[in-house]
Amino acid sequence: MTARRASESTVRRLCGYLRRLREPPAAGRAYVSSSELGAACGVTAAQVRKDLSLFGSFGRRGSGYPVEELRAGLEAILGLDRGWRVAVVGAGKIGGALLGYDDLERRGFHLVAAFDADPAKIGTVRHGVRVHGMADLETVLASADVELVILAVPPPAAAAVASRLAACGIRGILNFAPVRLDPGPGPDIRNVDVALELEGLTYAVAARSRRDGGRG
Amino acid sequence: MTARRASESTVRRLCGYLRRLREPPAAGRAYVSSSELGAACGVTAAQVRKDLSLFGSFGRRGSGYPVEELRAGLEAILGLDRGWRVAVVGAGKIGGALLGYDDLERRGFHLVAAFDADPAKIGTVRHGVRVHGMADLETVLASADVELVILAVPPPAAAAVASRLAACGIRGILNFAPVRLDPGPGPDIRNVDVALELEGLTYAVAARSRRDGGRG
DNA sequence: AACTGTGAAAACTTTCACAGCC
DNA sequence: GGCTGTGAAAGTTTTCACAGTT
Repeated sequence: MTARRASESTVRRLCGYLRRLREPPAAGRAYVSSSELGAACGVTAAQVRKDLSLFGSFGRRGSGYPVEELRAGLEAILGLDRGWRVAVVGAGKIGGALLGYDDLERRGFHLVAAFDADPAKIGTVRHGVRVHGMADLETVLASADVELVILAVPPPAAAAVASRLAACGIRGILNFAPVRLDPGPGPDIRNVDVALELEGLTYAVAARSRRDGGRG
Repeated sequence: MTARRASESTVRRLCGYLRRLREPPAAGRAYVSSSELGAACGVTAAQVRKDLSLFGSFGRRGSGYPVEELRAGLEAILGLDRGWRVAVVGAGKIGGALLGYDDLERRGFHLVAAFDADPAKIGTVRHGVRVHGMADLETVLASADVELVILAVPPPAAAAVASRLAACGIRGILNFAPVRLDPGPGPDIRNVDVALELEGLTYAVAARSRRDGGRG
């Protein structure tokens, strides 16, 4: 595999292409063109070709990209040719909701353990996943062979938990706490901040109102 | 206000600056420098100055940016100098969790109504918010003066609900369904896809393993 | 004829470096 | 001396346009 480094936006788009290839109407067809795939993802055909060409030549001139082959190629590039074992740390509102969120399982992310500081939750089972105490974090993560963690603890606790996760070799953290984490060179980190996304919307709405004059 | 158009990444950073200005240690101090603010947000000082200069001159040469003034300026730019009335459509796992998620209220987003298709949920009250049936969507949104919607319905229903929201004048939609929405020129749309974020992590992890040779 | 792969051009974003001000 | 505001430079991403392949 010709693995060059792809920018974050390229990776996002690759994930989008893969999703379209996995479901109808692309799935089941033999070939798909860059313009079809682009239209389905809201991206130009040239962008699709450039993105894919970063990793090699997947297409056939004249016919397009063979769907199955491209799907398999993207899965290998993105590391999605296998399942991933995931733990949820912090089984409150958001963490608890994700435990029962089918879409994760469907897309290859197996939730195998949960953790919470609240004694009332420890030992309970939520959607088939056992909730452990924070004291058992390192041992359970190791014995369950967890690679990725969804971090959904309260903001003040996030940094400390993140460094414990870094110390025990977790490869990636998806952080829902609205704080900036930086536990060094170990795990990759991505942040999801719902309020921040809403703020992006309010900017757009406010800017539009200003443009339209007064209150649109 | 000198309202030029800012790119999406600029807006994200502006939201980050504002968050730092609202909480200690910046809050309470008289001035903050671009390098301090940048360090707190993981951004260079030059980037901070460029971002802010897009909207005017907030700083004082020699001393930095007056915290209160800059905070007020950013709030006006981002449309965060007032509260926003938000509804949650789809009170399942994710939608239900967001109803009880304090961070939204704390950052000025007032959850004033919820909607669900499940008759068992209609009429119930979750975290102080009444759940309405989908039939009442337009009337309740209008009477509750809702401007933004968090859309958390199952993927097959998302597109249809989004066009109803567009038709009744909703200004912004935060979509949690893993599908691409395009309800035309009405509302601004942003997407949050938890599995997609995890996929971004698996790419980074897989790429690192490849670089390190075999399995890191 | 249809469509990819890719250099070159254009557009955009970030960093640099320094004049200007407090 | 310290720090902003900003043009110019460097770097990055996207689009264009077309040669090359089936």
